[in-house]
Amino acid sequence: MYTNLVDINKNMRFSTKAEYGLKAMTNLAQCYPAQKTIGEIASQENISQKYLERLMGILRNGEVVQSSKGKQGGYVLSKDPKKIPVGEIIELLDGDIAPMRCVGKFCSSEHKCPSSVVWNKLGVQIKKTLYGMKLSDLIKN
Amino acid sequence: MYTNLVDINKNMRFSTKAEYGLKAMTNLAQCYPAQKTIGEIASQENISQKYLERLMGILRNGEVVQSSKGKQGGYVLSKDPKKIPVGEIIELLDGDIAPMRCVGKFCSSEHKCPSSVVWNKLGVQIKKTLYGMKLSDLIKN
DNA sequence: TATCATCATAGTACCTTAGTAAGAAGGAGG
DNA sequence: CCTCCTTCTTACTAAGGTACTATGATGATA
Repeated sequence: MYTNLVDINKNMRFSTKAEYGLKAMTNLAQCYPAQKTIGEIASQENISQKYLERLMGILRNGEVVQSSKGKQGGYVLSKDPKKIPVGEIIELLDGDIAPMRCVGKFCSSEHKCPSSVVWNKLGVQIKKTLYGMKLSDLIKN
Repeated sequence: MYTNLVDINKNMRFSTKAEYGLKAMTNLAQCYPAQKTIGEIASQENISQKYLERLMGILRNGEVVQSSKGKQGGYVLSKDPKKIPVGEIIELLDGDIAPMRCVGKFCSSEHKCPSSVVWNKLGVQIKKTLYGMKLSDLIKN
């Protein structure tokens, strides 16, 4: 009864973009400041190379990695892993973190619905958690 | 450049199920312990009545509301709003809160990927926040 | 100029969301 | 008993997003 509506939930999850991107970034962090090709990262992290190419493009636009083309090309982190917050990577790939749209006539700035309190409080908590963690916190050694 | 992949983000959001359900629950909390019909709630909160019927069914199965059929029928909260955590309502409607699937060979229990630290830490934070808020915290007076 | 890497667009199958449509089930009042 | 009025349930649908694949352009190095 009604279970089909809830059985497989995909809400309040990050996409594989965030997952793959974070894996690629931690992989690069482990060899920082050396560079690596997408092919190497993809096979080590078991990610589709073609898909990862697109994700790395986003991260490059976001200036957390730098690329060089051609033979001997590849990717490097553009900063020390200690200075790259996990939240920055995730927001680049998954967009702004906001747990509810909260638009429309019952959630405008004039008339706040009671539940908007929940979404605002939660949004702050999530960002605090994700920006408090740095890439360097995710690698061993 | 790649922007179409990120422009409109729907990840890390709750669905309208959670939004509507929470609105309906706060609406019921405001008249607790009196009852109300779905029709009243739907028009006051500007939600499709037919859709809300389904959502209320889920909440009834989750035993946060009680219903009575027939003429003079309607819905009541099954507990005092002080005793109903916001997280319970949201998990009933949106399913278990877990920010990443983390399955597959790189995220099994034997071989934890570095980024699983992020998802676990975040999941704990989100639950703590949502279960710390009660329905009674969302209503004025 | 051949090779090897990044960079970019287009297209696809599958799935979820957010509903609508149609009606069955059941209690209250006449 | 009958008819309202409510809840309850299943089935269906359009729109849109995810997670890719396919195909190739661009550009640096040897």
